[in-house]
Amino acid sequence: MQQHTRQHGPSYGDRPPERHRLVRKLQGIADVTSEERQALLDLPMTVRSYARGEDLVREGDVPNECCLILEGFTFRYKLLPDGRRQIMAFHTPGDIPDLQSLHIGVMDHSIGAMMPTQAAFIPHKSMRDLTHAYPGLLHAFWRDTLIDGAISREWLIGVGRRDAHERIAHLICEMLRRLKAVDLAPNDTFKIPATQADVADALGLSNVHVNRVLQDFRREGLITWTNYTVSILDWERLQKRALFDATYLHQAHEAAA
Amino acid sequence: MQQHTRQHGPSYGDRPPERHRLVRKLQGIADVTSEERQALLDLPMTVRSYARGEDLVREGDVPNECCLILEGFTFRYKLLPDGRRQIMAFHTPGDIPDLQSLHIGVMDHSIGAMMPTQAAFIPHKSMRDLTHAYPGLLHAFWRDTLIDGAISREWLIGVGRRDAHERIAHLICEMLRRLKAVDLAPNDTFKIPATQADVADALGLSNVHVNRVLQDFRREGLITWTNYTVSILDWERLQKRALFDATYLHQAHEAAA
DNA sequence: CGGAACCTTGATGTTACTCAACACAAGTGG
DNA sequence: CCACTTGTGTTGAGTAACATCAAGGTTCCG
Repeated sequence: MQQHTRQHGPSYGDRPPERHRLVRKLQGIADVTSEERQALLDLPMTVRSYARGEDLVREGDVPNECCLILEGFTFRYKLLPDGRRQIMAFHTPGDIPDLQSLHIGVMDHSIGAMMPTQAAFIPHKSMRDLTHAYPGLLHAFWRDTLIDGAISREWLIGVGRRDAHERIAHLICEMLRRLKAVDLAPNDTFKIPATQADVADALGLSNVHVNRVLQDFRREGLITWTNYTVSILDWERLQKRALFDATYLHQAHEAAA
Repeated sequence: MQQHTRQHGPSYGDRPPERHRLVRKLQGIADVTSEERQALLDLPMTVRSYARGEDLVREGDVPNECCLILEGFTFRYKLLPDGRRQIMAFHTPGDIPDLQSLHIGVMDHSIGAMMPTQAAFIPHKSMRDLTHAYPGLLHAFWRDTLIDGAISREWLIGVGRRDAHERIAHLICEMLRRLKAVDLAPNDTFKIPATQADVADALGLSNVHVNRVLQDFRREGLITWTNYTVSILDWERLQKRALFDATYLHQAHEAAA
């Protein structure tokens, strides 16, 4: 590795530029007028930082604000009483992982930081005012939660009916497409702060088996995956291996490789 | 029509009484005023019938209407290229399984009838007019899709991290609670038109294994399941076996046994 | 009566899990 | 600076929970 780890996150002024990611993301799934764009940028937000392993929101909470990911990565997860963990989604900058809390009071799962993460918390009231003033944004947000649901259904197919190789290949395909859509995957390479154990808990596998499958993929020249950095070496074969079809991502503009 | 909100005045005219299930269901998840109630009942609908195995909506379709289940059962499913099938949701009378098509053009999965089913098709335009006139209903519908998402996430945990016994017990618990909420499970007994192969495809198992687990449950005196009829004999132990916690269903009123 | 759809049972096979050990890097406190 | 710890990746051996394959049984229905 070269000069990668900027230990100390850059400190932004009182309006972090990452706020634009929300606009960028919504533009990816709906039309956003310049008025709406400005209203989004003017939302009152409280920025907080989290270390890896900390929870932004916890199962059982009844939040009165939504969190917008500015920098970092989070995952949606749930624990069984005996500690088994299922990760149900990864979220990237621009996402609002608990948007649903606007309508569903009590959280039925937790949201944790996968790496040092900055999140902007927006009061529910502000969100309601915003969507009241701009119904177009309300539909954009609804659409966003629907796509989130479509992704979790696709994960359901994976865990239910794909074998380990297909599952892992599929996850890599999905992350590439999603990160490309927010310009975070130049050269078919992206960072993903997931350990092999995280991947295992996302795909319903054991960490040991994830390790072995990744070695297969490396041997086959499909990908590299070291230091939390994934590079796709053979997109065509990887897609085939995954039985990947990006329709479910409902991306407005094509980000195909 | 001033007095129409009286519970016992069944003056639906020539409208099918099943239409009320939609009201019943929405009342279960949000407050519905009597005006909104009437507007729901006045929605233009085209009723169509389907035999078991027929699709109401198919992957790739771009629908311009939503389907409301009046009578019967449907499931949401998707096929892999080689025929493997994953069922992602069961839907009961009162559900609008493709409500999302209002915002997401192309269907990324199919909806099939599990038994002879009557569905009422409502033009998207009528739905948009309705939610425009009654924003409260818009939020009720959004909430409905969010709960649908919560259920599919719970299925994801099941398939990812529960073993076969837990999965099957959990499905039974969920169906009981959901059907009780629409008064379709008197005496902890309900009909579910799923074959063992259907259950297998919903839970990521083989039909043979489903059969064996069901036999275990029968031997243990937890349930009976014959002729598409399920009876819960020991709710307490079944819940324990399933690690069941109904929070994710977000039911407004408790329907606990 | 014959067939179709579904359920049941047994035998066999395999995917992926568990357990356990070790390697390696980075961070931490002495 | 080192010894120690902690987190992560890697490898091997043994095993369990499933799947698959195949056959027979039941029920229902035209």
